Amino acid sequence: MPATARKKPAKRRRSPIQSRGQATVDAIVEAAAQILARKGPAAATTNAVAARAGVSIGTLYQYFADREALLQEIGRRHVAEMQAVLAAALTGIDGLALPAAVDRLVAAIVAMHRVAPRLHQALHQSLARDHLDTIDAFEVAVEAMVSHALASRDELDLAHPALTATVLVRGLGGLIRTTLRREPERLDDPALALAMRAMILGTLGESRRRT
Amino acid sequence: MPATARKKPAKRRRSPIQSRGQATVDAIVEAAAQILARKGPAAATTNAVAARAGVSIGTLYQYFADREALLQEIGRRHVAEMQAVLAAALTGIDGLALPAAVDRLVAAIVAMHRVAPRLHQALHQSLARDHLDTIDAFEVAVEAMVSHALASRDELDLAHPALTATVLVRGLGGLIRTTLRREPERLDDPALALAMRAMILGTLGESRRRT
DNA sequence: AAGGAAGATGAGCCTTTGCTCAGATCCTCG
DNA sequence: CGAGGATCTGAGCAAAGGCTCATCTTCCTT
Repeated sequence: MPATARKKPAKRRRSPIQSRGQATVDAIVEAAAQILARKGPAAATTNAVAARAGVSIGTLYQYFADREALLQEIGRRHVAEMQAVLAAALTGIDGLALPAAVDRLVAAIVAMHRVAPRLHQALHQSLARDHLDTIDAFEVAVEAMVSHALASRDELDLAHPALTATVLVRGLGGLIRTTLRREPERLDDPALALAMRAMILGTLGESRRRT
Repeated sequence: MPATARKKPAKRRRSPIQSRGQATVDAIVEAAAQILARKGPAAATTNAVAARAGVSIGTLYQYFADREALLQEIGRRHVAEMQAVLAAALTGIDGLALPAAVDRLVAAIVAMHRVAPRLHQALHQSLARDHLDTIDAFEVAVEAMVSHALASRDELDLAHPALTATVLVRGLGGLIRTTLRREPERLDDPALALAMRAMILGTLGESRRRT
């Protein structure tokens, strides 16, 4: 053992201290995200990522304990971005009347899923079961947010706001994800937006306390 | 080269002729499906599958050109089973009044997704992009079926039956898949069934020709 | 019952890929 | 300027997994 006793690097990750290091980390994460989105999880080998990022594999492993850790970091950043987009698309929605608010909601959810659909899908495919938590947590948060928004509108008079929120968020999410995978261009179709609007309004109407 | 000139085995798959061979193929497919469902795509190595099926790897490769071909076969069988379950759960639905028909539809879609959810998910993860066609085709067929069913009910007076069918099928599918992954036990919750019912009825109501 | 086709075997080749390590290079700061 | 930490390098190890092939066994046919 050397004189300078290293503390056991339980996670052998070094946090970048100089700005150069930070740039390297960013380059690695970005390269990985690109490969993941364009060629899928299988193509995102550590060597390929390092090559694309323009660094050596050794450097990659200086900052990430293993491949999984890298994927997790990508997941974290991706969720943060989705969150930001969603929040931006929803600002001021409380002040709007119901129809306008619904339109805004539709646009927001679509925008959120548009952030990086291929990457989103690739992450779902490649993250080990135990590490989907980051993404799951975000989805739960979205449901909670919508639930709260629904509950605060007395006009809706919902019997079970949380349940309705769950149905709407998961339903719309699935609809958008499926469409994005099979007919991506269709997401621009105004008719689809109208149909989603109808689904939301209809569901809300049918979920009132006294039908 | 031997005297008996082999025709080039472009796809080196041998179709079983004796019943023994058929049994072997079934054992292999079943073993693979089990591993896929229980431990995920990564664990479904060809060697592991052969071991679980109780045959040697050589035998596996006698019937399947490569790993992908095996996965495709599993996909084919799985889709066939879902189709059968769905058809069974929908028999006689045309004769029912709307509310009852909707309940039946909800039950049918849930039943269909229950067939082998883990396997379903694993297939989506492991099938190469080019080979999701089998699954996609089935989903398209389901949408067409529902679309037709909706259009044939004059009482609904839908403006765009196909569009409404798409929204409903993809929406419900996403809802069920998400729930199955995150809170599987909740699929038995009657409240959720009611919420789905509300979503369907509401969406139908809001999608009429003249609102 | 004999020949040949169908079926089965499994050691091991070969490629891929995650990851390590011994050192080279770059920065910062006294 | 020079020491020492931060950063980077890349050949290559070891494990894993897809797949082949030479050979053996079982079954059908006549």
